Amino acid sequence: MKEKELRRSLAVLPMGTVMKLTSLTARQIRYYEAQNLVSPERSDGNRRLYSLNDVDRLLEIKDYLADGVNVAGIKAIYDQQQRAAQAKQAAEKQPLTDEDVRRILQDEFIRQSGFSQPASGLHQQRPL
DNA sequence: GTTCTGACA
DNA sequence: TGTCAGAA
Repeated sequence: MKEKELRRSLAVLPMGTVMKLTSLTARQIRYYEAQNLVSPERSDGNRRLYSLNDVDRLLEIKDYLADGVNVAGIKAIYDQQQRAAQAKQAAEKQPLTDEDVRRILQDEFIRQSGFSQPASGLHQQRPL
């Protein structure tokens, strides 16, 4: 079903629509973009155009925020998901054992399970 | 009428 | 984050 994925990636939704779909303010949506959490396309007159995937992403971000994950944490999660995806691709091409892949994915899981909002001044940092 | 960027009582 | 200004 690559056809469907292609449609979900088509950027055709203007700000107003995304605002209604996500219940987020334009301010927030633009802020998340500034934090590289979403990458809408641009078109006529420099207007942002979002795809269905972008909307899902925004909804996901909203959920993470509601669960107490801060923007930095979400950014880290997506960064690591990207790294994990790359590692997975590399594993499919090169002679990596199932054991290696398992180790990598589990490592990502462990890292992601520790990002919550610093409620009492206890910030979380971890070198990538 | 809608969206964009930059700025801040 | 909200919101206002000035431009597109």
